[in-house]
Amino acid sequence: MADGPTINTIAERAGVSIASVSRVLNGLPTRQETVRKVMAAADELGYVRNAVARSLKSRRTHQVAFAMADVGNPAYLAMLREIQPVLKAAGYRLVLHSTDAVVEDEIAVLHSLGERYVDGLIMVPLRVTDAHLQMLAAARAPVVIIGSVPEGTPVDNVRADSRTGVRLALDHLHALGRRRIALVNGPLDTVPGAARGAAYREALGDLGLPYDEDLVRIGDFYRADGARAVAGLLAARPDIDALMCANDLIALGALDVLRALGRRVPQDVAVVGMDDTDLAAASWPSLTSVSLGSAERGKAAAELLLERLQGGEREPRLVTVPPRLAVRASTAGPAYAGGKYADGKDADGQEDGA
Amino acid sequence: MADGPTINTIAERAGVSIASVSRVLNGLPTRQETVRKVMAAADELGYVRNAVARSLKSRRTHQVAFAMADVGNPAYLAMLREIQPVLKAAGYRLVLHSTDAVVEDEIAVLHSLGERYVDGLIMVPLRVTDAHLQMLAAARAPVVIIGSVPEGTPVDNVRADSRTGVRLALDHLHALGRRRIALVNGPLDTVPGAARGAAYREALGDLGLPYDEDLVRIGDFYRADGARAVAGLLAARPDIDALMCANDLIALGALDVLRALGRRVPQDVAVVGMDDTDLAAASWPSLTSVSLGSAERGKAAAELLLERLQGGEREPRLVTVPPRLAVRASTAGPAYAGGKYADGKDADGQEDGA
DNA sequence: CATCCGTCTGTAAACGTTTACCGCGTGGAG
DNA sequence: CTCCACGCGGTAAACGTTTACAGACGGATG
Repeated sequence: MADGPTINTIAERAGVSIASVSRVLNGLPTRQETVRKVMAAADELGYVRNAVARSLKSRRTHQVAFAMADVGNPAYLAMLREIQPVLKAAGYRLVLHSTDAVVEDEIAVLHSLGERYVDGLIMVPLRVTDAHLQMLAAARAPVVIIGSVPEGTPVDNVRADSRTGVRLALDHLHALGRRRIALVNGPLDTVPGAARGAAYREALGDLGLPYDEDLVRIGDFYRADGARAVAGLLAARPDIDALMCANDLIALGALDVLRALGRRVPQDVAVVGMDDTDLAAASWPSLTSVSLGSAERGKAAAELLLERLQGGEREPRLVTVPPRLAVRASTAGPAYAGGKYADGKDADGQEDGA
Repeated sequence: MADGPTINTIAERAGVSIASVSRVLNGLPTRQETVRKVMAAADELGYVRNAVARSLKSRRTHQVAFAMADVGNPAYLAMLREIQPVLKAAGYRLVLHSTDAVVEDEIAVLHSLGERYVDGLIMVPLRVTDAHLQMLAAARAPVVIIGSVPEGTPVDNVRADSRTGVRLALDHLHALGRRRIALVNGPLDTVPGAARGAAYREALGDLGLPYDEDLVRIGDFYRADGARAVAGLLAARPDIDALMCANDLIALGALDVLRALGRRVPQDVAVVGMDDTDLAAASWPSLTSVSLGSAERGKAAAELLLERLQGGEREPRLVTVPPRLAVRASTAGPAYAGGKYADGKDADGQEDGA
């Protein structure tokens, strides 16, 4: 790992100046003979351009950061999956930041923009605090926020619309003839929990159905919580005929309990999840789920950022991604709707010892 | 976004030289008075150190790259989940490369090490070609390969052991009294496919069971392929009492078909998957699966790389991660074994518009 | 009072590029 | 034959740090 060749080494060997070497390597107009000599020297030496020096001079790193709470979370993953190819195609590298759901870490990421190791940032904040807004206003590089940001904040913004999402689900259930639709929600002090609770109430109203507090249960956003909540719900109100769950894990918990109690899905109780993760298609019965368009939001965010990186100044933009209902067996019968991992490789795909 | 302050700005304002500023910022011994002045100036100016310039001089970027075929693949994701925190704790940023299963892209990543935008690389190659070995021998930064690399290659190496994994599964099935155990494999020209096929045959031998070609089916590594293969298998050999599937998706396909045919799982047919992805716990019945330790491999790789980055030269090391059998309902009865996403947040967890 | 030592700080070079500027040589026009 | 224009290529500065080196200063020591 001795020191590699630099343009100086090449210049010496080719008998030209470093300026010429640089020009040749950058494809600037140069005499054929010089080009030949430089190229030959570069090849022989196995020269590779030093990206750091280049970045220092050009003030561009060709790197973009993506910051979210948790790499393991399917929703973020779906975004990442779309963001990555868009950036790659444009010649940008992706730097991943996982903030582990710590707000200070988010602020730290925003702060680190000043270090100029990236040209831009896509961030999915947990919550947008005053500290966020302050840092965003002073940001030293373009930022795209996936989530909601107050009007006037000088960043591009990509939003989901869970209100419409909940409405899609309830309309669907209503159309199937369900009238006693319960909500299994997550904590109300989270942004998604609050939004979904409100949307549920509103959509019921629009459908002419009464809002009944007994039909709403709050737990955490996990499978066991869903199971617990639904068990309680069914004990109290055995007559419910549909469950709207605030995410897919809760819905899986619901399926567990329904199965244990011998309630048929969807005949006796229809179940709808939310987020449309891979788990929804994998479960049995496969789970009808509201997609909030994580993938689309990721893609939109990446495109907005690129635009700003390449195009320069423009007004901050707001993009809202519409939700979509993925109808599967848990509401609409027993048909298997197909997998989702289908992208051409072993779900393992690594080399393998021994 | 005007040009931010540099150490020159600070030096001027504090009335000292840039050398002093640098020393203060790096915590080198300095007179209290100077420290005070510099700190004050830095604070007032909102100074943030330029990471690029720093890297150029120090020849360290504090970035590490992780390259694999596909961000969406659960196995790679499991690695990423472990790699990220290890690097973060050590002060390294993570640059993500997805090669989309194109070998040329892998070579390109190896080549780009010469650009020195990262201090090291963790790579999961699809296949190790001569080109790989050549680039690895000439690599300008430490590399850890997850997969198998010929002895003598000057890189650290982390391996799975699917042979033992298959054996664990077959032992388990055998102990449960199963004797007609079929294999639903992926293509034999893939590394995992070949390894698993051979391991199956060997393990059968050791158990004193005959190897029967009729009991082996080859398809692709997806759910639909699994379903197709198992349908054929059951038509030809209705007497089989266990299915060893080469990954979880295939196993899900198997479950689909068994359910459709009215075969009970596990009473009539026991099913084992491989990779132990989140889908295994989510399916119904939950799926017994062989974990090849993706998470552990990721962690080990990250630790090996850090060691080399911080410690310096040493002999290349080989770490083999033992497989583990996650026993669930598809072989051992109907109990629900609990979810896997349990890490404290909504499986969605984003802000939300409207 | 001269000397020495130690602490602190400033000057300048270096990391590897890109690029503004200038000078040289050639060829064509007058 | 002279002059000019123009195409190339070289010199040097710049990007923002870190750091080797040496100088300045103050206090202690002989």
